[in-house]
Amino acid sequence: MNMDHTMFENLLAHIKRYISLSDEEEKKLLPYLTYKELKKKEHVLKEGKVCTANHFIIKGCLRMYSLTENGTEQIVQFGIENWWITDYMSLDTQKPGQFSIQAIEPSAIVILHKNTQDELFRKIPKLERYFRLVLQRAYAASVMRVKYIFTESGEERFRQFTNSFPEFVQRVPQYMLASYLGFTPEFLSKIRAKKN
Amino acid sequence: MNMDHTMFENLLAHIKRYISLSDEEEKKLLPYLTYKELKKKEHVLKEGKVCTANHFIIKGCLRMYSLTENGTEQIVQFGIENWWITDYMSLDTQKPGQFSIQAIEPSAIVILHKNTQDELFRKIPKLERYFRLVLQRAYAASVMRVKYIFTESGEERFRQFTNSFPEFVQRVPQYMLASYLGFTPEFLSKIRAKKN
DNA sequence: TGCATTTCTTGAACAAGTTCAAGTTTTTTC
DNA sequence: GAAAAAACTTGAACTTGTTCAAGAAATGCA
Repeated sequence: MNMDHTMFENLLAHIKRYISLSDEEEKKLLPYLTYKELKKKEHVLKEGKVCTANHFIIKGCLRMYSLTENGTEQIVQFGIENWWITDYMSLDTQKPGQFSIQAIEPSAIVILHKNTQDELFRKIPKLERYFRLVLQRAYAASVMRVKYIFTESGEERFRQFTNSFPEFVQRVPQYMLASYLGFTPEFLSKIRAKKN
Repeated sequence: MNMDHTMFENLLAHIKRYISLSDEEEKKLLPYLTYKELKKKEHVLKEGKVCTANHFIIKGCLRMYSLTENGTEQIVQFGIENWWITDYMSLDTQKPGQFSIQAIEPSAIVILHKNTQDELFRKIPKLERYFRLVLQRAYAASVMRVKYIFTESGEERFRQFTNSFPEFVQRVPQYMLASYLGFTPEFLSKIRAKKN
């Protein structure tokens, strides 16, 4: 059993920012994790399927999106390195979901399968705490997001997003950024043309 | 020590929907809970203050809102019986927050203070799991909400909300409902006038 | 019960953002 | 390296929702 676990280092480091993890616990955890590399555009989850796992991004960038009635794609979430991305509605209900999760660039993820998650959490109860804290932050950010959507113009939100997450603006196609911010690519072009 | 704990029954029942709780654990939990009745319009939290607790609604209806630059109120969340309502951004960062939490009608809540929460969770680790599951659902619903905000018209969102939560529509002033749905009371009046 | 306050409604003028269409630029593919 | 595909830009016409203002209706309070 000579296994290289360097691919899990980022996840372990992330976990240790929230909880302490002994060597023993680390050893127990690793067999529950699966490493997977993704090609650009490869789907981790397709709309209409049941989401069966949590995904931690080791490298690259993913998006969670759904198809709208008029045939466009609505992106609700991006994920980059050291972030989790999961359709929690489908994961929770174990019903077919409304979202797809796709790699925007060549990526690598660590997968934690739902069907073994409870067993793992019984062995390492502290992970319940880790995920509680992660979800608490995600939820808090999501509520802030709703506030900004309602109270600030598209342009203001674009400017703020650019200031807060400059790495995204380089890395993600503009039309995807527009989708994530809730407006059309044409409008984003107009906003950007105003920059002078 | 002859204390009546019937005011906590709803919370205990809610917890037991997610985790099992022994009599022993119940006894350990109760001293960490505070019951509080609220007058209509009474604030639990004011914008600019640090949120120091989680709030479980036993009776009544609360709203979480912030003041906008132009002096209006933006409601991001309602809470009714058996729901938690908390400014998780401020609770997490322990910094002054952007939200106020206020009772819309005479209400009653159970308070779980942050400064004793970790001690409680060490005594009853299962509560980490309870809160993880609660937050997971809240976050999943919030992501769905963002999707609907972006992909459906204000009118569509109003009609869906009315169908999903008819009790709210009776109970909450129309202008608050409009705020929560992200449009003006004038527009809501126009939508409703179309109902024939 | 009467007055004050709050909530709801209405209509016209306005604006942020969309739709449609097409041209330009960049990236990808072979 | 050329062609195809994808992404970006632009402008005009359009639409969903806002602002402003004021009146009507409902609720709260003494």
